[in-house]
Amino acid sequence: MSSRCENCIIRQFNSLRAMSKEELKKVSDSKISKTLKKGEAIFQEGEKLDGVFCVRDGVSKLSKLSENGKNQIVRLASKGEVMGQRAVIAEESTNLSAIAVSDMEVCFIPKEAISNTLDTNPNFAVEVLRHMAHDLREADDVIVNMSQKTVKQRMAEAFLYLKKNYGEDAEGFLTLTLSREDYSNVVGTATESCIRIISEFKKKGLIKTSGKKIGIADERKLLELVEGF
Amino acid sequence: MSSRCENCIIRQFNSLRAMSKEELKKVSDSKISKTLKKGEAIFQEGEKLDGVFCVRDGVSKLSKLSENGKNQIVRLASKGEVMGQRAVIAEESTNLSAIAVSDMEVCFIPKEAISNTLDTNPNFAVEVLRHMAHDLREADDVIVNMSQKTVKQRMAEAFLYLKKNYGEDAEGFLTLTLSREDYSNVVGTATESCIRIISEFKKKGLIKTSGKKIGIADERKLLELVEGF
DNA sequence: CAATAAACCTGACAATTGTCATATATTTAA
DNA sequence: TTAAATATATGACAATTGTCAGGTTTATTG
Repeated sequence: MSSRCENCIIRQFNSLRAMSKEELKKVSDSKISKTLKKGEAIFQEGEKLDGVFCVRDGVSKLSKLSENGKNQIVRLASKGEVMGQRAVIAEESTNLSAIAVSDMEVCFIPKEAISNTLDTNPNFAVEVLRHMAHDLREADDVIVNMSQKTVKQRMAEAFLYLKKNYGEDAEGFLTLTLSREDYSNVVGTATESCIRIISEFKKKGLIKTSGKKIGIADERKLLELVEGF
Repeated sequence: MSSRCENCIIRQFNSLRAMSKEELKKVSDSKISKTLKKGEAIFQEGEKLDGVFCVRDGVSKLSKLSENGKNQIVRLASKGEVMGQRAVIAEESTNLSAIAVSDMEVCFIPKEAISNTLDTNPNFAVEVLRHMAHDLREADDVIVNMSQKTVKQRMAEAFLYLKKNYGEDAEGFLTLTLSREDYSNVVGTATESCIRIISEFKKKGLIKTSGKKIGIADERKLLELVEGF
């Protein structure tokens, strides 16, 4: 029980901020903090979740396996985001797997603490609703991107997205390092195609690489590529 | 003001059923019924919506235009479904356009009637949340399909989906008739590719056509195709 | 540190899908 | 009813993307 939710800064970023002090206390008393190493699973597609996971640190990929054995990363979750909400609210088993792409710290919050508050505190419910509405919009955008943009455009978009959301280090490399396979699972392509495009972008001076690390070298041109020039 | 919401059967299918009698009365007093002809727009991408639209009859496509001029149909909405919820809740302009694909009857419900209830009736909020959670799951599934299935598989899936959700007429043709272009916008492909696949499916005895109408001839084989055989 | 495993990379080729051109059928409206 | 507009259809070809096969590099572990 590392710390109290009441004092957790992370809370500012998610719907927990709409909870009353008493509600928050309950959450705090029932939560379980967990540490995960890169590669470890938080939950697997098809599992019934007894609660949600609040990300305190690190990044997780939310992905889905398809019949043919391919994996699609549907979104990434980081600091402040709550995973498993959808399944808990819909009272279904989860449709996605959550796997750490960097070392992580998460808090498990039993569903009772959530659903009781949902039923009694409209502010909280509305706040959760807003977040879900946001996720839905993003999902719609992904659908459109998937069907209408080329693999190259989606790769370019992925790099820009990672820079925008996770930033870059002192040498200009993306803070969040994904494997080539993860990239291919984000943009929905074969790993070889993904690698080829990385090589091409590098050759054209759009990005730079250093081992697994990737940095954005020419943001302007990447943007133009996404827009279709 | 054709009829009272209290007596509307449609309500059973959506979150309005969680409203109290008084709340429902308010909705009923402020709602506006509209009739739309096939092809007419209910709202356009980017508009600010002053309320939501409850579908009483007919079907609407919710789609998004991309920079290159292509249109992606993200989902279809029919009897009982509420359109525009996401935008009203997130207090954003809508990310999708809604266009009638058959003659329609819809009720416009001003957002005040909705948001007041959201803020005070947790049951209603939770009910809306459940619906949104459902939509989000479906959106996730579409993302995976888009990135991992071939155009043929997605076409096959579209036919099965239409049969399952809208049924077929006495001669075995799908009740909901979409243009070839609509089909191509659903599966995310070029209209020509879509037409070619329809021809191929027909030749192979998977479907039958009569003008614009399409009927499922061999459901088993279509299913196998979707699963990847 | 060497051995092994895993990740990354590239070439060659095949399959899928998109584009353009053009023809035919169907619907709509004058 | 006929003319115009729109939707459907097909061929030829190009571009994109996937697959398989083989490398090299990088990371992991005994």
